[in-house]
Amino acid sequence: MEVKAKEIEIEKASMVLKLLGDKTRLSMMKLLEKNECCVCEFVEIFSISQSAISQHLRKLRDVGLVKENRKGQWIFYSLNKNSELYELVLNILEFIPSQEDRIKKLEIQGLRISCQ
Amino acid sequence: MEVKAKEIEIEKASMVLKLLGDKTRLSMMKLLEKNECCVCEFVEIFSISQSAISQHLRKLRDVGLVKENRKGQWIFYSLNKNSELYELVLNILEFIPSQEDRIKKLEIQGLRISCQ
DNA sequence: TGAGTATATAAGTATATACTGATATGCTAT
DNA sequence: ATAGCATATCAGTATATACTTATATACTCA
Repeated sequence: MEVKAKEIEIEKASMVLKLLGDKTRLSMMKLLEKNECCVCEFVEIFSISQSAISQHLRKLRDVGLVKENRKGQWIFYSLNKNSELYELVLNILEFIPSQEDRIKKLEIQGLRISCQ
Repeated sequence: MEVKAKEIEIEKASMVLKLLGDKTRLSMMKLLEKNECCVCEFVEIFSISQSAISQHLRKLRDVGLVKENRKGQWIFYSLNKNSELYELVLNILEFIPSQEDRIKKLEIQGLRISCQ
């Protein structure tokens, strides 16, 4: 039996799609699908200013797509699995090629932040 | 067994998501999921200028999301099922509430174009 | 406490986008 | 041919967006 997707009102859906319709944010979301990342890692990965990264993350957080989790001086971002939009997001991310090589590169450079 | 979604390079994917990230275009695509529609119908439905509708359709056509089919003086648009993006689009449209009431309204007003 | 690091916000700018009105193009039918 | 309708394109405009630099805030650790 087909399971029907949970519908999302069109204003909200278009807003989310517009957010994902930016290459940087879409890559961030794909990375967050499998990893927790902090702002400085994104700065390293995307080679844009820390300010720009912060602004992208704020937009994603404002609609509840990601959540933050402070660990000491770092703030780690991850996908918000409780969002009503999570199913839609996962569906879309399935079509996006893995970005794990970018994380690997960070690890090789010794720039991966990990604090447990 | 899980069937893996066909991956789409991230530049292309973000471009498509940006296109769908507009309320008018997203509604158009949802309508086209179940109907062929011509420009003048969209003008009626969305109450924006014919020029604006035409420009939206051109953007959707330029990336191959829709195709056109001239019938006499009308040009009917429909989803391009041969697009590599079709699967992604269908996946997304599943989350969008039906817009069929807008077509019904046209029919009631006698404004639905149909030529066979 | 104060220096150093991580992140957020403010202000400004260049570009992209969605729209309008005017005009061009293409088809139909008299 | 030409009038009439459907659609596309052009030109212009107002707003949104993505970025930068500068500054503020929050935390850590000596």
